[in-house]
Amino acid sequence: MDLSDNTIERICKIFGYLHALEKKGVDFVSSKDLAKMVGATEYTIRKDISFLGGPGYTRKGYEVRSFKKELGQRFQLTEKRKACIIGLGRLGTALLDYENFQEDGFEIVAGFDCNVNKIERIRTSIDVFAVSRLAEIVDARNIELGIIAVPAESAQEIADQLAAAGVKGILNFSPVKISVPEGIVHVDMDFTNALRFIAARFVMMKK
Amino acid sequence: MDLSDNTIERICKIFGYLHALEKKGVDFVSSKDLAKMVGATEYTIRKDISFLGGPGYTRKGYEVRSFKKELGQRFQLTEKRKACIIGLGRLGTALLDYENFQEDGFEIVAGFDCNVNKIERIRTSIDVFAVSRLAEIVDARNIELGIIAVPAESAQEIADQLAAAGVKGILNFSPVKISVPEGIVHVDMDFTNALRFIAARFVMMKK
DNA sequence: ATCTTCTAGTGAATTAATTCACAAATAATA
DNA sequence: TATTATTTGTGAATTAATTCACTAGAAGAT
Repeated sequence: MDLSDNTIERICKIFGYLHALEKKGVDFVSSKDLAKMVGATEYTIRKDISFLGGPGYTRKGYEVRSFKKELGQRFQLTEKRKACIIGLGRLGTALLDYENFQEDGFEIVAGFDCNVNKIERIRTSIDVFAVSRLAEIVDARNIELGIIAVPAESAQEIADQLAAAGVKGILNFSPVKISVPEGIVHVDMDFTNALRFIAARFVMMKK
Repeated sequence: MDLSDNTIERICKIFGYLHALEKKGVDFVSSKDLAKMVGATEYTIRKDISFLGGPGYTRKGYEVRSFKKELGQRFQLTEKRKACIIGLGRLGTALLDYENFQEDGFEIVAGFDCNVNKIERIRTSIDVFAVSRLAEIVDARNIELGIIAVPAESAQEIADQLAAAGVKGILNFSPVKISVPEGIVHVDMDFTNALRFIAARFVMMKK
């Protein structure tokens, strides 16, 4: 069965909520509650879950712990995945220490920047390197994910280097769309575009 | 005519590309080119544009300058929109100085944090205030957009305050989904979830 | 013990989104 | 000038996604 991107995204969100609910000590959650948290209808949530053959209990909902465990196994979200950040400007260094990555399933194991002087000044517990060593370190440390935080003009070049180095996924924070070879998953997170979307959306609402 | 969120999002991306193309001095762009840049098919792009009644030229495509201008007017993306950032930790301060916001249509006119000592230490050209002054400043400066960069536990509270203060849109960088009153547009940007999506997506691909 | 209420699961219906197919127009070419 | 190639615009067809409508089962209430 082939899940759509929308379904995968919702399931990832669900996983996040299950994680939070587990910490709060909640035992069961209904499709209605999940729907509210994910921003979808209960029908859609149940359909999504049905693709996975998830076990729900009549009049109780889904058991938080076992459901989370199952999702984790299915999508391999339990084992920590290693990531690196390229570009150690304001945003890049903020991401280096972004606790939420560590908190759930991801580990930043290296940072890169092309400015060698900058590398020596950065104060962080994470190892930082010159970009020239990207391929070497990605290989040595089994890094699966690359997070791009360089300026627009070098984003594509870094994406190419990451692809060549063998990462499986790229999260791109630069404000240009990057293209990657088939087989590598990537997501563009364009802040400015998000603001534009919000602005356009509320202009549309008035009409 | 009611545009779907997908259409609005693609159009916002198109606007961004038109902006870049204009700066490069390109005169015309085809639906095929736009499709590649946006990550959609040329059919979808033309359909999107057809909702706007955009004027395309046979065998040339769309005229970059006039098309951008029209989109800008339609969605009011030309006038600078004022935004503020709440939460001046690593991410928040990085966003304060994120040039790309200023670069195209958005202006960060205030920062807020609840830690008053921190406020005094921050070095930036943008005015920073205690969160207690949020409503006052939003009103005084005509701020339309709020960017949430506080930790998960206070995100909803800040969202409520922003809504009460009268912002029209919220961009939420905290890793929880916030809920806002009807009539306010909001987008959640959850970094961890983006990484999860990438991870889940490439697990799915193998099958 | 029985009834009511709630919730999952799912095939069918509906709605939405995308893609196709092709006419019309026009630049480029021969 | 005639021909060819390219590109928009759009109704129709297709495909995808969501919602509905209903069954079954179990918890809780009476």
